[in-house]
Amino acid sequence: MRASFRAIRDEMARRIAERAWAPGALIPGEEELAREFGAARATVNRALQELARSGLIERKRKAGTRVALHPVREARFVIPLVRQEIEAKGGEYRYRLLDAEEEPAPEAVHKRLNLTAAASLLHVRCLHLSDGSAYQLEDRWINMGAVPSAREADFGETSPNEWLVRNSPFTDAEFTFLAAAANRQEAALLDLREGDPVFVGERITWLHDRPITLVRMTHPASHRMISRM
Amino acid sequence: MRASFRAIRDEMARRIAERAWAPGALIPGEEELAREFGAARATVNRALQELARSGLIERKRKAGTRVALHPVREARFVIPLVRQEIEAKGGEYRYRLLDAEEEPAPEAVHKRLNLTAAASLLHVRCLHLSDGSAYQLEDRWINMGAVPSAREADFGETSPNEWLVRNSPFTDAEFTFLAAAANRQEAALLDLREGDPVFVGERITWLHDRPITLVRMTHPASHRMISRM
DNA sequence: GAGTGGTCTAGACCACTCA
DNA sequence: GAGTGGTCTAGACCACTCC
Repeated sequence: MRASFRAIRDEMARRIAERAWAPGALIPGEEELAREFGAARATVNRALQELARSGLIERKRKAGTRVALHPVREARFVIPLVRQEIEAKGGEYRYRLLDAEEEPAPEAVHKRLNLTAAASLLHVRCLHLSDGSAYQLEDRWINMGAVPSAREADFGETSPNEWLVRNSPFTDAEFTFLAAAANRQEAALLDLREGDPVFVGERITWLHDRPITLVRMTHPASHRMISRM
Repeated sequence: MRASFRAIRDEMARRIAERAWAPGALIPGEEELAREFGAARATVNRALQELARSGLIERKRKAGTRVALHPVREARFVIPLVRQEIEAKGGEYRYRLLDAEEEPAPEAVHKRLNLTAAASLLHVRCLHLSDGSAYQLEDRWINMGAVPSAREADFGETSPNEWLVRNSPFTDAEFTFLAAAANRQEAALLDLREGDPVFVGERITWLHDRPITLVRMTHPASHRMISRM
C-alpha cells in the first residue's frame, strides 16, 4: 500500500501516545521522516500539520518539531441551526414568534455591538420547540444600519436565524457559552422556575467590521453540548 | 505576487459573503479556478478544503462544489490546563487537594466509563484558585486498571490533570458542557449558595478503547467560554 | 549564515459518485 | 462510463528563526 498522510499521521500519533516520542522531545525532520515512511516530504508535511493543528506537536522553523509538553488540545463543536439540531435528535420542530420591534437597546447590547445608543436595532424574541416543549429561547438584536431589509422580513414565517442565513452574509463570528439563572420571563417561557440554571449560548456576527446581530440562545439546564475528538 | 492558498481562500470567501457565489450554487471546478487564479490545482484544492472544513462550502466528487445553504459552522475552543488558563488571564494560580481515595464509583460514573461496578477507581477532588478565590472545582475518577501508577502519585504536589498529562497518554476524548445547579458541597467550595447556577465541563479520555479518566470541572456562573471564528 | 518548516508547481493516478 | 475532487510525488524556492 502506498503511504498515505493519514497512515503517517496515525503512526506518529501512536508514537507520541506510547511515549516512543516523549513529551518535549525533538522528533526527526521532515526529510528524514519522508525517507523512513517512503513518502514525499509534502505528504509527511501534511501529516505533521494535522498533528500540530490538533495540538500534539509544536513546530518552529529552524528549531524543528517537538512533542507538546502540555497538549493544549482544541475541541470542535458543530453549530447547526436549531431546527436541524432538533430534527437530528428525532424531535418535531416547531417555532413561535413572540415579538419583533424596533426599540432602543439596553447599554449591555449596544456596547457589546460597538454601536451608539442612538443606533436603530430590531429586537426579536422567539421560541424553538421540540415535540411541543420549549427547547430554546432566542433573544436577538439586529443592526438595522447593516441589514435594513430585515424591516420587511416576516419572522412569523421564518425564524430570524434562517432569514439571516439566507439574506445577510457574515464574515466573522464570536461564540460565548455560559451558565446563568433564569429570570422570570425566561422561566415562564421555558417551563422552569425563576433562578433555575440555564445554559446560554451567545453569538455575535459581523460583516467585516460591521456588526450584524447579537443573539442570546437560552436552553434549560438539561441541554448538553458535546464534542468528540 | 505569487498566488497563495490564503489569498485564494479569502477571495473565494469574499465571493460567498457577497453573494457573487449564491448559497446553493455550484462553483467552478478546481481546474477552472486554478486557471483563473493562475495557480496550481493543488493550491486551489488546499484553499477549497479549508473552506469546506469551516463549513462554507460542500464538496462531492463528480457532483462538484456548492456553496453551503446552511453554513453549519463549527466553533473551535482551545482547552488549556486550568493553570495556564488562569495565568493567561493574569491571575495567580493556586491549587488545593481536597481528597484522594480509592472507592466504589457511583453507577453514573462507572456506566459512563463503561466499567463494571467492581472496577477499581481513584476518586480525586481538588480546587483550582485564581488570586485566592475558587476558580474551578475538579472532581475526577481515574481508572486504576488502566493507570495503576496513579496509586503512587502525590496529588498534593501536582494536580491530577498535570500528572495525567505527563504520565498517561490518551488517544480519544469527549467533552461535554452544561449548566447545573450547585449542590451543597459545590456551593461551599466555590463560595456560592446551594442551587446557584454553575458552568460544568466534563471530559472523558481513552487510550484506544480503554477509559482513563472522567473529570467534572465546575465553575461559578461568571465563567465564560469564548471562541472567535 | 544555515537549517528547518511552509508553500507552490506540474503532473499523475486514484476513488467516489452521478447518470 | 465519465467527471470531479482526493491524494501523492519530485523538485523547487521561500521565510522564519536560531546561532
